[in-house]
This record gives sequence, C-alpha cells and structure tokens, in this order.
Amino acid sequence: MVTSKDIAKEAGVSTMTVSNVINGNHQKVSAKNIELINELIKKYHYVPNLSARSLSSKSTKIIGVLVPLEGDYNFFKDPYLSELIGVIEYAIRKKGYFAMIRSVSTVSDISELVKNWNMDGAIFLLPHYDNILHKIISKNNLPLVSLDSYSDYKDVLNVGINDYKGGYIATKFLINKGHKKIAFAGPTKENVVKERFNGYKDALADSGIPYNDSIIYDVSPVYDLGLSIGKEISNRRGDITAVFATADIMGLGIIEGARLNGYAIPNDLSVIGFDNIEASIFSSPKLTTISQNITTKAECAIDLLTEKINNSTVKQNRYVLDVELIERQSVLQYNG
Amino acid sequence: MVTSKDIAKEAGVSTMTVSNVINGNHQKVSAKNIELINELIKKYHYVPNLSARSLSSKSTKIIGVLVPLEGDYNFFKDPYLSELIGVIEYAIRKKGYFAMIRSVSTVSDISELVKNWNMDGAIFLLPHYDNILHKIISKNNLPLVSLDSYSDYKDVLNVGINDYKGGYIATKFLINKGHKKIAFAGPTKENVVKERFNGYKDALADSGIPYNDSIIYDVSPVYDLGLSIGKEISNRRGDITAVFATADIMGLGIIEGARLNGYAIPNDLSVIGFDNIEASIFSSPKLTTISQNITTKAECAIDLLTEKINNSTVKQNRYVLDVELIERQSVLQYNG
DNA sequence: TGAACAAAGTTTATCGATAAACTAAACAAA
DNA sequence: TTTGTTTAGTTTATCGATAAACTTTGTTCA
Repeated sequence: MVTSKDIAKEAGVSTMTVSNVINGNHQKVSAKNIELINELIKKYHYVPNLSARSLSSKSTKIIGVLVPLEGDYNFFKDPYLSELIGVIEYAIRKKGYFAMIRSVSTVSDISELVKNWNMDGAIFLLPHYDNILHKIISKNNLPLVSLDSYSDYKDVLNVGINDYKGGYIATKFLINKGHKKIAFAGPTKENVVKERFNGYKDALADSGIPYNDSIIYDVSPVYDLGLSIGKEISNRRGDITAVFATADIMGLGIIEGARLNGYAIPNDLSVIGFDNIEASIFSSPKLTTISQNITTKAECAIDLLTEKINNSTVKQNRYVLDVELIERQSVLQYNG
Repeated sequence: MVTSKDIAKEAGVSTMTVSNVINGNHQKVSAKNIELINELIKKYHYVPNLSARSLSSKSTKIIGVLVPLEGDYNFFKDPYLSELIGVIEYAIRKKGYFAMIRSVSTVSDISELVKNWNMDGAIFLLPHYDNILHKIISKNNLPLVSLDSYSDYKDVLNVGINDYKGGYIATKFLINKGHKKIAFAGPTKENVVKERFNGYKDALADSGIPYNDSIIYDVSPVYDLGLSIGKEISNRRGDITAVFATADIMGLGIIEGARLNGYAIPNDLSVIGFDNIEASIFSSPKLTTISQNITTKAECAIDLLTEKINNSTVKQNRYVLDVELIERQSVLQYNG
C-alpha cells in the first residue's frame, strides 16, 4: 500500500507538504513541488486512506442516507424511494462526499450508525420517526436534512414540495374535467399526505362540492392496497368517477384492480397519481400525475446540508419546491 | 464523544481490556470485568470508532457493492438491479459487515474506491468489465465475488444461476405450448445472456425447429427497446407467435409495445420473461417468467465472500443456482 | 537599516483502537 | 525447590493523515 510517506520520501519533502497538495492548500507549497507531487501521486496510484484522514481531521466526508426499514420490507422495491436514493447518491458524490446508504429500523440503529462512522451529516427519508429522531441526532450535533417531512424541530433542515398545492391542483383538475365524485386514496394523517389531503378538501370546497367521508380510502400508499381499492371502486358502480391517489404506485394498483373487475380506464374511472415515477410513463394508460422533480429536490437538500456542514449556520432552513401537473392519459372528461 | 479510554478509566483497567471485551476475546478478561465493562458501555452508549479500528486492524468490515453506472443511467431505476442490491445489503448486514453501495463507471473509479476505503471485499454486478477489472482488483489482493458472470480468472469467486437451463426451459415451454415461431430478445453476446441464448438454440434444435436469424433481437434488456420490439413484432403480423425476453422489464416493454399496436397479449402474442422481478406480478397480464431466487443468490455470494475474507481459501469458487419456470398469464396455447 | 510580513516549508503531537510483546501472580508438576 | 504453565492483565509501538505550532528564508516599506 502506497502512503503519503512514500510519496514524501520520493519527493524529498515532508508528509505535510504532500497533505497540503492533496487538500488544495496550495498557498503553502511551491508550484514546482505541487507539480512534482501530483506526478508522483499519479505514478504510484496513491490514494489517501480515509480512515486515517477521518481519524485525524474529524471529518469523514460521509453523508448518511437513512431509509426506513420495516420488517422484511425492502426499500429498493419502492420505485419512488429507489429513484430518490439514486439521485441523492449522485448529488452527494457531485459534492465530493460519500453516500452511506443504510436502511434503519430503530432509533438505536441510527444512533449507532452515526457514531460508528462519525458521519459529517445525514439525510433522512423517514417521515414517521420525526420527533424522536431529531432530538437524538441533534444531541449528536449532526447536521441533518429531512426530506418530505414537516419537522418543526429547530436545527433540522427541511426540504420538501408544496404538498398542499399538489393536492389542490390534482383535485381541481379532476373537477374541471367534470368530475364530482372524487375519491381520495392515501394515509390522510401522515405528514406530507395530510397536506395533500387539505388541498383536496379545499379544492372541493372552493368548487362547492360537498366532502364525502365514504369515498376516502385512508391506507398506506402501496400497490397491493391500490389493487383492492380499484376492485372496490368498480364494485360501487358509478359511485365514484375519479380518484386521486397520493402515490403513483398506488394509482397503478387502482387502475389494475379496477380493470381486473371489468372497468376500463380512463373511460369508467379517471385516475390521477402523485410523484411522477418512471413507471407512470410505462403504464397503460400512462398515468396523469403531479410531478415533483426529485433531482432538484435531492440537489437542494444536499446543497443545504453541505452548507450547514461547512458553516454551521444557513440562511434558510426550509425549502418548499414547486409541483406541476403532468397530463397523460388516465383522466377523461366526465359528462355525467 | 465517548472513547474506549473513558470506559477504561471508569472501569480501572487499560484500554486493551476494553478492546478485548468488545472483540470477544473473553479468555483474556475476568468474568467480573467483562460484566463491568459491558455495563459501562451500555451506560455511556459507547460505540467504537470504525476509522480508528480500521486504521490499526487493517480490517474495515466494509464490503463494496459495485454497480455499473453508464452516463446518466441510474441503476436504482432498473428493478432487477434495485431489488438485488436490496437483498445484498441485507445479507451483508446479517453477516456483521457494512455494505458500501456505489455506482462505478471506470476502472480507476473502482480502484480508487477500494483503496480509499480499504475494503475487506467486494461484490461485483458488472458483467461487462469482467476481465480488465478482475486483474486490477486481484492485484489489490481483494477478495471479490462476481455475480451473474462467467469469469475464468482464478481468485475470482463466481455466483450465478443456470442460465443455460433457464434459456432451455423457457423455450421448451413455449414449444410445448404449440409455438414454433419464437423470437429471442436480449444481448446474445453478453456473458449471461449468451448462455440463455445457447439454451434457446438447443431447445429449438431438440424439437426440430429451424433457427431463424431474422427473429433474433440482439439488444440491451431495457424497457424502451422492448417497446420498439413489441411494436415491430405486431407489424410483422403472425410472423412471430411467441417471444422469449431475457429480462422481465424488457418483456413488459414488449407487451406494452404490442398492445399499443393493437395486439392482445397473450392472445396474439405469448411472452415469457426472465428474473421474476416484483413488477412481473403487477403487470397485466401477469408475466410468465424464469425465476431466480435473488435472496438465495445474494446470501450464497456473501457467504462465499466472507469465507474467503476470513480463510483466504475456499472449498469451491463457483456456485450455480437453479432456476424454475413460473407460469402466469402471458403465454397461451397456440393452435396455428 | 531594521521591523514587519509573506512564502514555503518542517516538527510534533494527536486522533482511537489494536497487535504484539511483555509482566505478574497463582498454581502444578518434576 | 525449581521449572513450566495458565490466567489476567499491561505497555508500547503503530496504523496514515493532519492540525497547530514553529522555523527559515526572502521581501517590503517606513
């Protein structure tokens, strides 16, 4: 293994000079030595040892990407989370940090992980744990950004989307297409979905459509439950003409469930989703949905996090990104 | 930050004794001290610093999970890879190691990564790079297991499935259902697919069906290309009655492409896939496919890898796992 | 001319844990 | 009694890089 000592010896300088070159402290090294050392680094394929670096510098350049794990649930199977993790990893790498992607299930899991690796910061995709966690992590004095949640705990950075608007424009769109019997599918009390639900209710109210409790499906946003909802809706023949699913994957389930029961989509039932995952283009019909730009979201989150890591204070600790409606094929004009 | 020094001082012993307790060298410590130290560890939430540990012990407990990255391609969008990574991470964690999931694009990327982190071992999901890589890595003396490839380089551990059999039984199944005009879709020259292709050809030959070059679609196994193939097949009206897609995601594309062109699946065209990804159950019709148990595959690979890490020699350095056919709805009896 | 300062380094101590070599006490066997 | 062995530790050096403090030489300007 090639170490900085080897390079230093060959260059006839001290290891500190090598260290200064590597870390770009160029004002401390003559131009000649910079060039010489860089050449030797290339020649011997020298790569600094990160363990040693972290140990002495107290900065690991590791950003934890912490994702929920529940039982046997494998987050890589959830297309939204999966895509999101991919772009986050990329954003982290672009900033010169290392992503440590980990599924975590308990609070002590996280605590241990953070201490183990001495992470410089972390990004959370864990809306459920919110309050408990943030306290614990803040105790560790760990810069952290929480994605898709509405944490009020100070020191916690927030990056999310305008969920209220998403819920509002999705519902308004269905209303404008002539629908009045619009079902809602998603966990109405959960952090982000709560806001989408508020948007849904306000859009109905603004159009003078009475809110109807019996067409609210308050369930987790997964494919299987979408399937059941699709079947149930088609059994209620005409009771519901459109449905707003708070996750595309659930919307796809609803479409399939309804279809299995002899419903044609969008002729018999209009469906609008949320997230604009890749699969929403591949489905048939292609899903009309509320789009959030996850790349922008990830970059914004990582920018914010690295700013906090380096300065410890940030200008703004909450960012709300815009959403837009993408019209495809799963919603039809209703003339009932 | 709590260190082993703090624990040692409080317990009235040296740090080595603490270290011995942590690492389970119990024959070096009295029962009384073991208990005392364990209590203090719990009391102060002490977690050993991995950087320090790696630096002194030369063992990082990190296993690199190296995944291909091509341009903007995000592997988290590929459902097969995505699921596979999930189960690999889980298998690694169960063995007491840490997974470092990384997308890599160039050889120097990998070399740098491995050196940077001083990985104990790595698992490769990179069939394309095969030869070049294995040499480089073996130079670093890194235990590594290659998934889904047929590397002949010694020191490289191989875990894969019986691709030949998969290709054979998929094709035979279509033949038994009365099909004779069976297209093949997949990269015929690529490592694993080559074997599936051999199985395909042999199954045809064994049934006396002539091989037809004009119905081989030699393309990458992605959804979009599946779409085009589906469209093309439906344009060739009756020229092809069944297709063997070497990846489910491509099969789903073919189904959709054909359907967009007015073909009904499976009535007008039978489709069989490969991999048995989650989405193959969610599709409509549900996809008949060749199933590989990725959990078993991942566990086998990690078992093998950790064995090599600890013993440096292994009993057997190639494992070939079985495959089976899962019949769902996308293949129909043909009576032409 | 001399004080102040900048440039280009070096030296030393340290991060936290561990491997390897060493010690001391208790006991057994010859 | 002496030697050997086991148990339960401790001490010391080290992993590789870096922060902080220090040195040396050359330059500036009042």
